[in-house]
Amino acid sequence: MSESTPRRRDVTVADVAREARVSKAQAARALGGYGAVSDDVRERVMAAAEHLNYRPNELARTMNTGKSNTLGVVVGDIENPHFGLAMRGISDVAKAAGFDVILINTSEDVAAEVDAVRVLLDKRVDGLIVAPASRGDSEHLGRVLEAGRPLVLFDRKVDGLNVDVFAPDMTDVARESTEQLIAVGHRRIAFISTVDAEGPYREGMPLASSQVAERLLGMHLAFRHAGLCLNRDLIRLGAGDSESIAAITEEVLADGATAIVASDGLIALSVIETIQRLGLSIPDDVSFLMYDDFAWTKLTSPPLSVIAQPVYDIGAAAARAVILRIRGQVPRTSPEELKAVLVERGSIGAATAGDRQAMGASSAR
Amino acid sequence: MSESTPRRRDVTVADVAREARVSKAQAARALGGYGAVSDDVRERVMAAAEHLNYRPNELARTMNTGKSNTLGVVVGDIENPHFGLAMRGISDVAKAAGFDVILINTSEDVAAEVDAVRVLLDKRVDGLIVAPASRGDSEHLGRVLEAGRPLVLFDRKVDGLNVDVFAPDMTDVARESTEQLIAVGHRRIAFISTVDAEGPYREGMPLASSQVAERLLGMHLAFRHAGLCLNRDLIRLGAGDSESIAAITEEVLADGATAIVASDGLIALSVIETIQRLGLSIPDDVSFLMYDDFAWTKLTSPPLSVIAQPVYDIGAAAARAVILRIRGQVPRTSPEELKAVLVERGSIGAATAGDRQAMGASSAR
DNA sequence: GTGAAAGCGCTAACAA
DNA sequence: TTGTTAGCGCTTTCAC
Repeated sequence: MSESTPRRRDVTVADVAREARVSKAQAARALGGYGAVSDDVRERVMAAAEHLNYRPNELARTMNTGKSNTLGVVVGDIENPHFGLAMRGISDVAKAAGFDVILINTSEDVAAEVDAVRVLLDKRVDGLIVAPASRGDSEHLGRVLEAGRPLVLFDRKVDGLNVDVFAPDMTDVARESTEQLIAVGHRRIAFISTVDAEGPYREGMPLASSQVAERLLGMHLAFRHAGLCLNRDLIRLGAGDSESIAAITEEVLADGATAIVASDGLIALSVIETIQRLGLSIPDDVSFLMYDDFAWTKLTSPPLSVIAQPVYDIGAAAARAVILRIRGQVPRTSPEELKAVLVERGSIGAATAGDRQAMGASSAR
Repeated sequence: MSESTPRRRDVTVADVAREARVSKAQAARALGGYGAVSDDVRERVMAAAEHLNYRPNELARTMNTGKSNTLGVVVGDIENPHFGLAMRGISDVAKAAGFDVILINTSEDVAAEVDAVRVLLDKRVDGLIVAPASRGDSEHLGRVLEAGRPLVLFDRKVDGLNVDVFAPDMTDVARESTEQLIAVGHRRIAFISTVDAEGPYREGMPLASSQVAERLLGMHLAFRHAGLCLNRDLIRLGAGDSESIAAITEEVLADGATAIVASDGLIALSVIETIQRLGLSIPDDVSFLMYDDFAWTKLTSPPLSVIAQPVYDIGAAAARAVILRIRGQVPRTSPEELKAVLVERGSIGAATAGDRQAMGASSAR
């Protein structure tokens, strides 16, 4: 079919119009499916378009209409299957509604996120779905709203921004799971997260991630409800590479932690490696709980207890909402469906008060 | 409810020019940094731009220049950390070279891939990096070339397309690892892959994934070199969901397989679950080897032996190449750096000839 | 229904 | 150096 149009300048409406012997305007109307066009003209135009292998220039189209039929997504870490799954939720909904989706990864870097939002806005996406890297930085997101483009957030909240957020509230599930740990005797529960913070942990300190803030709040509530006191030395933020995580793990164990909660999959990997390396056993010597339900958590011995979020649904809901907004409707936000749950699998056991408390000789500060 | 934002018309070069009391052309030159502009004019223009909060319309710019300063990436499964990591390689290189990156996920669906390529082309990306879903379908990729846009492939090859491909040759490493399995006594080695094929496996049959074809070729070579015959009943393609993978695993075990090779992480998960469920132990009862080196493979007991690819480097190399092509240079393809290696960790043991051999098998000398 | 012509916001010839 | 004038490919008045 393609022999007569080798490397020529792209075929334009004008070319099609000429071939169909109609005006440029009529050809454009037929091609774009928007004005009033007689059947006869439409047929001739379509035939000509087919014959010339015409492809509309979406850029020109977008320039005129301001609409690109495209959703922009910004996430911090596409390597994390968590976001991969959310992305599929978004894509599926978008595709069904006739939207394309383009994604930019920011490596959890705020500057990169600012850039990403700018790029997407520049490309005139019709709406933006963002998993914000920091709850504090909202200026660039505010600009999206100013530009009149719909924006929804997922996975995390941002302060002072009046937009829909699709993320389960983690307070309840954090509280429940902490209560369960307390119920089987744990009093010294460590929490390890990559989220950065200024200085050591204090209750209520500002945290970049709203999810982490909620998780900690839940822990506090559980302890308080049990009339106990959460030991803040065991809350360790700013964990970085696997070495620092390993070091932190050793420290909290030496510090008498009988249970460790890992804030994400990466943390979990290093924590478990360290526990194994120290010759300790889960859950006999130490109990373990992690956020996010990855497939591999079923493979270890014992299989790992996790806190699972409906990630696919979160993505799908976010996409549905932004599409509604694009269409000028207001989504009835029903985030009550998006609930995180504790999945008990076998890494939580009774606290072994005696043993390690004593042997924790190694590196207590 | 977001107070509907003022539909304020974007500020344009014309606005800036007026404010700076220069011609539109001069303002554009100063803003775009391209013509000859006096310091005085430049300053006034910049000040005006700042004052009016001018933001260039990249779409209009792209329409004129044909350049968007953007790389398009198409992958089949962003949920797979394999691609996530490659994506980071691409992003890092692109960012360093001043390119934006936008990604479209296809869920390994050829139709979606065709769409994705069209969308990206429509958005006038300067170059395309694709991990093709099928080695057979190349028409849409051919169109990229026809459109005069640089294209490079990674992870997999495509037939009849003259472009750079960044993927390690898997033949050697497949052969080596098979030889190792043979060396410790394995004769009945199963290979399980999601890749679809028509009917049961025959040597040399057309396969959608060039990687899988190479892996099988390597296995064949190893067997042949050892004077043995690979049992094609144990090569199982078209594995789908976890149930079908579990069923296949049971079948090959019943058929006397003493070692199982999983073609990707998803397969691996189900295979190991099944092995555990059957009460068999790795590597005592059955040896295990998988493609791709995920972090969790170190966590199981025993840790898993894997075939690792330099995924980040592959992505980075692909990005470098496409950027060179965009600049009109010809990348010196040196894919020799991109080598996959066998990482022995503990899931490969001597074949236990006795037990299960009894129930299955015949054939082969 | 149809067509001429005026944009969208920018870059690029071409003079001056 | 500057300004004028065309475009890029499409949509959109506004007459006929």
